Amino acid sequence: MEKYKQILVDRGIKPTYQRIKILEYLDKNHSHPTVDMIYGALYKKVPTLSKTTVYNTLDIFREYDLVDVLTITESEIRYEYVLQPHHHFFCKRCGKILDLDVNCVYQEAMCVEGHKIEAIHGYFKGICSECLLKNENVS
Amino acid sequence: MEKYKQILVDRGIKPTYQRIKILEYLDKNHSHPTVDMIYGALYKKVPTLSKTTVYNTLDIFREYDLVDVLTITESEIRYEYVLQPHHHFFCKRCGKILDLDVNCVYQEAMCVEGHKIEAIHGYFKGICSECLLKNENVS
DNA sequence: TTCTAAATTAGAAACTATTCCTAATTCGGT
DNA sequence: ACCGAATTAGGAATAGTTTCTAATTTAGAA
Repeated sequence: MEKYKQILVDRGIKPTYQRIKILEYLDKNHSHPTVDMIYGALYKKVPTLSKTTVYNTLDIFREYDLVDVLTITESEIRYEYVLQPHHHFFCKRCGKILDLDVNCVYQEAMCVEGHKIEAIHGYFKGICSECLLKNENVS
Repeated sequence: MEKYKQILVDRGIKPTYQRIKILEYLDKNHSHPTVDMIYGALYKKVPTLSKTTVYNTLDIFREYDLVDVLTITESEIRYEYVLQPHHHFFCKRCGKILDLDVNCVYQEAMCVEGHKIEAIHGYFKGICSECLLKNENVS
């Protein structure tokens, strides 16, 4: 609790209860949650919480580079607490999003083909190792 | 017209007028259009066209690997006629999506960290060269 | 060419993620 | 404790997409 409050204060973000709880959730759950997942997990503990607040909070976290936004799936936006730059794997079977310890040649580059790079997203899609194992048992 | 009809027939897709027109549009416009862009461009020439048909058609084209889906922007899906594998650049200023002649070390790989790869998406975001030039004149 | 069954299309309605709006609440400094 | 400013909650609005159903079109058989 204090840890997350401190992180917010250090960045100059007012440490409201809702923001602290959302930040804590993101730090403890590396599942690249959607707004619904965050809301669903927290509204029991923070009964007055509204989805608007989750949206507002994530917008602020984005602005202050506390979270990254993933557009790896087609229907909703996913969020993750900013760590080292890394790529992602989306499993078409179970829907999980996994962090990959893979990085891009351009990670440190300032530009590609004359365009100024501000962010890089590497999305791999397919079947995750866990689902591949399950598949073996079936077929 | 005949060219696109042939492409559809070759793949085993019934070459309806709407499908031919949508395929032609995708081939001639490498702007990674949204459904709205496709609909907006075609409904003048194909007055009875409905958005549902655009959605249906793109779903079929996807199924038959005629188009790729891009989730590079946050609010809508974009489509492109399948060409060589390549990465994309999204300009935060003008909103354009550009093809990059950049490819990934994993492009030919079957898997990463035990996960089976079926598709790779490389999205770069920042300011495109054209906008950078405009900026120079301003500041 | 005509007929028929199956596939496709159009348009409206439904759905869902996100944004917008406004009043009530909370926050931090005084 | 008080006050102005920031934040929050919740409902309404919006936009992209999907679903539903009837009408139309298609391709193949007669």
